[in-house]
Amino acid sequence: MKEHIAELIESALKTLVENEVLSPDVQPRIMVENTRDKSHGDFASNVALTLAKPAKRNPRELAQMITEALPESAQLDRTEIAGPGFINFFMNQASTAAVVEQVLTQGAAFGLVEKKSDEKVQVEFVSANPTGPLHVGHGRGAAYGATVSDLLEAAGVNVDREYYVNDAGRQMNILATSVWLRYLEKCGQELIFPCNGYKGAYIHDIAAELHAEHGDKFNRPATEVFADIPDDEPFGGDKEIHIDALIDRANAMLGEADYRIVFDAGLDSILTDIRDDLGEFGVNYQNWFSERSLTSSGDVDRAIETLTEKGFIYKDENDGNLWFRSTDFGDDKDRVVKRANGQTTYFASDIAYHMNKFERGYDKVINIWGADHHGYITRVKAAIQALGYDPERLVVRLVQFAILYRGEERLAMSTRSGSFVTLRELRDEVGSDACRFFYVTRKAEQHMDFDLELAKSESKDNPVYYIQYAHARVCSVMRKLDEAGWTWDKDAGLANLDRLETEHEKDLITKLSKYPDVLKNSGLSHEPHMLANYLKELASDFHTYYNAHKMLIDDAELRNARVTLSEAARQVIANGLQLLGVSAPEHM
RNA sequence: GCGCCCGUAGCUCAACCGGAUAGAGCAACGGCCUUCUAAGCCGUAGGCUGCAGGUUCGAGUCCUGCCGGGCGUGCCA
Repeated sequence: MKEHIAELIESALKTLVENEVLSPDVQPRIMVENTRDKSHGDFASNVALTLAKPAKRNPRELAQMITEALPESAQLDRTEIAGPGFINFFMNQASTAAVVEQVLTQGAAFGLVEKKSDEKVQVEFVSANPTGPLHVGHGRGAAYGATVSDLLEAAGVNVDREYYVNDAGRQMNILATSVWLRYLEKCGQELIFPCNGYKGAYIHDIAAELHAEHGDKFNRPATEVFADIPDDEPFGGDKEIHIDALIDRANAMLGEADYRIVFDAGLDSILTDIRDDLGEFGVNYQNWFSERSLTSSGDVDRAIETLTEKGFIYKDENDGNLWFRSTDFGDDKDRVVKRANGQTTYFASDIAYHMNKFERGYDKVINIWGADHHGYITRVKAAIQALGYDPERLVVRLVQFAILYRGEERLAMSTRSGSFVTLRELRDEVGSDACRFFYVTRKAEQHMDFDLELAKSESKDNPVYYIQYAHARVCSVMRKLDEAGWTWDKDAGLANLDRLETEHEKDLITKLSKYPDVLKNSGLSHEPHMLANYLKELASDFHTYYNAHKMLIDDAELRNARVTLSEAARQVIANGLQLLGVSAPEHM
């Protein structure tokens, strides 16, 4: 519809150019906007304001000339000039009402872009270290990433969702060692658990499973395990040195193969848990990409070689490290990619990972990161550019943390201490639907306070129920219709849409007509909260309408028209909720 | 110190590419169930958009400088 009006204006401007009112070299960007106030019509354009200066005319006068030059349109009722020179467009009722038929004909597909683009986009999100269950901070990234992916798909883009599994590195070794120590306890050993180890209850569970499966196979005397290990922090030592020594000891005493078994027991168990957790949250992936595979496939070495060939890698003779010259691309300092001892850094893996993404043929790669990663953007983009790819093809969206409160008390979240609130606990408390919705109601870059007490005590007031209730109400009307011995005659309803003359009905229809536009903007700008807010407004319009007018009335024409409109509203609510990963119940 | 994000009603947040009188929900107050689900509706009240300048027909939105908050500034992952 906006396009239609833009065409009308364009044609009018052409006429003005022919009449030499406007100079042909003025190339205006024609903007058609939704009006905020319905007294301003359905759509408005500010062309006259923007053209006033180059045309050397006063805006209202110009607006007058433009409206006079507008071609006839079957869909327009009238235009008005208002304020400083806005042109307001009023649609006629028949053309707005046509959206109702469109909704019912297209059903679940209403609002979706029918033509698939050739563009291939990858969205990578969550990617939390598999060292423990997901906590509430990850939940926001999960809900946001999943919804952005679904919205892009709705906009006709081919989307792959990916989870980057950090299954290499020191943290994973700390996890493996933590599992082993708990396992030793299961074997009856007594030991003092390192303060830097993972202390969550899930480590005990993994250790118990390991023991159930392998018996005492990995058992070693605790005295030998801790022999000559430097003191832990509570005993005056350094906790990092202490845990590293224990990792080395675990490797040495178990041998590579058995250490791997313990390591994988932890990794597999946690990864399975994360996968299940996300699955129950309605978040699914096409790929789970292993960091370790980048090393075994040689991609890490190949990435470093490529950068070396291009001259962006140098060796510091003092420390013996290989450095990537990221300062050439605006970074604050150069970054180490390979240590003197031959170990590659996490950053090296990340370079290889992004190289790998582009080699897989993605036109655009969207990374959804926690806000704590923002310092990382520059160096990753630097690496992409150095590899010869356009850094614009990487889009990073930062998601601010959800800060958890229990009443006034701010909850600390630490995976290591095991005192965090998990996503699963949160879902159990407030439900997946409410979580999914709540997480995307705010802009991603906006800080979010999540008060558990409030979420629990006022769960009935959660906006998600408000929207679901509107959906359930329509379903209820349909049931009552049936009980009253009537049937819904859709064709009669569509034929009598002109009977819907009240303001409430017109407002509702207008709201429905905005849905495709909202969907498109929401998806392309990666801002799902726009859709969430729209659904709240749509539900509100419906509730208002429902309370003001009875649908199940004797007048068959009006009854069918109203039920038809309600069905269209239900359909759009269902479509929107579907995209947000929220259910649309028929009963509440 | 430097970099990024944020600052809007008592609280939590909106405001589409700079548009017209800055909007919702919660909390507060007052109404509406004999009637399709009251998890709802209607109404009242609540604002110097952190402060000060600038850009222009027009600024919550863009620019500069302050103030306040968050995060980052590892050869960690």
